[in-house]
Amino acid sequence: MANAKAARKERSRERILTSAGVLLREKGISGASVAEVMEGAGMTVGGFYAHFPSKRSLVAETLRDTLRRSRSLLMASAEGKRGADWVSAMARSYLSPQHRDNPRVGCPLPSTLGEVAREDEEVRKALAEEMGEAVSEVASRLKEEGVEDPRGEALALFSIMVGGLTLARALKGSTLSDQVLLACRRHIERYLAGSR
Amino acid sequence: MANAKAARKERSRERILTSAGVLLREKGISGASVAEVMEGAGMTVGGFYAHFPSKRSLVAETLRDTLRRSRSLLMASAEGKRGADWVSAMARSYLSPQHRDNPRVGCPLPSTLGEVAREDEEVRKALAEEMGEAVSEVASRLKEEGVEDPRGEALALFSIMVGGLTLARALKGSTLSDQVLLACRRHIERYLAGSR
DNA sequence: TGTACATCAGTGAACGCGCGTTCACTGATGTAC
DNA sequence: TGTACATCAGTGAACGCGCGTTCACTGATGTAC
Repeated sequence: MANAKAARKERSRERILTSAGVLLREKGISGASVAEVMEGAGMTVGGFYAHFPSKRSLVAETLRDTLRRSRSLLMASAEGKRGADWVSAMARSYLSPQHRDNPRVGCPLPSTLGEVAREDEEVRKALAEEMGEAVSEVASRLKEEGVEDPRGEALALFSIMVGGLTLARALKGSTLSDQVLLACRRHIERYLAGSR
Repeated sequence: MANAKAARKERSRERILTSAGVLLREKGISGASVAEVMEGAGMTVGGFYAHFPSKRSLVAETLRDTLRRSRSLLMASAEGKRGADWVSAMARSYLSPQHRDNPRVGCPLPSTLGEVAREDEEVRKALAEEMGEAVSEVASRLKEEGVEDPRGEALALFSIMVGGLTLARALKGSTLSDQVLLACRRHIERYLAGSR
């Protein structure tokens, strides 16, 4: 088969992306080195450049990949619900202590967003596009509730979610950490109750 | 005078903190190197360790210093106002395009919060303490409005502000950037209107 | 089917570079008599 | 008041280290006849 070699390569590429996804969320962009990513994928450094032209390119693709995956996990957590109930379940899941305590399987933004602002267009474009998708998803549920400017409110909700989780992680060890998560969940709950 | 030497040293220390404050907000924790900080203070690398035992210690102190300074600038922007008006003016100032476009003179959190979560106790303690102060400041204004759980709501407001500004910076170049700022300002406005 | 050659994913050592930190030193300031 | 000595902020070169990237090579897979 002419495909065996290509399929093998494709599997290697996926192992690299998976490893990068974990390290990016655990250590941020500057903390996830190419060598460690490759080690996590069961390979040595040099092989990296058969798959990606540069670290920057890996970061862009990994950001895209982890955003998509964590988005669909988040959607799954609100499955079966509609309108405000859906939004509420989704936000509760995002702002949970489990999400705070397990960065490696969650949303990549709390770990990387500050650094993304300093990255070049390739990386920032990946964020903007995936963010657009997520906003549409939430806005459509807010529209069901007859919210005015659903896209705007979706953006505000993402800001609370990302800001709250990032703060909660940075405040781990302080009593403020749990309080931030709870406060953000309640704030969203009250907002949704008011829009019904 | 026995003080001349000590006063000179104190002035050097302040130049280091000022330089570190700019670089930390511009390039994040890992991007602000000791050598560049010292260059910005008009000195050479080696002299650093007469003022701070380690970079980690500089980061903790700089975070504390910039949080205090940007907090008092933020308070100044709402001077003369009371209750919800004060909170509204403060949030509008934080979520302004000017603040988004001038990281070096603003709040250090959008640039560093993701990294702070990975720093040791010294740094995280500085954040927790200064955060506690800021929360009290905002909570007292919300209390004037008869808001229930003013500290919780203050934490939620900070989450929106930090999350929104960090997103807006990472999305610079996309139409979403301005939209995030506007959406967060409106969300807070509506929230405050509802609490009156 | 078997053999000779081509391809290319992945290895592992090396590249130049910037990092945080150390250290022998200098020279202005301060102290003791 | 003047002189000899002590202090110590700041210099600048060097340390070991990890970074992203390059490159000559290897060996399994695929192609041609």
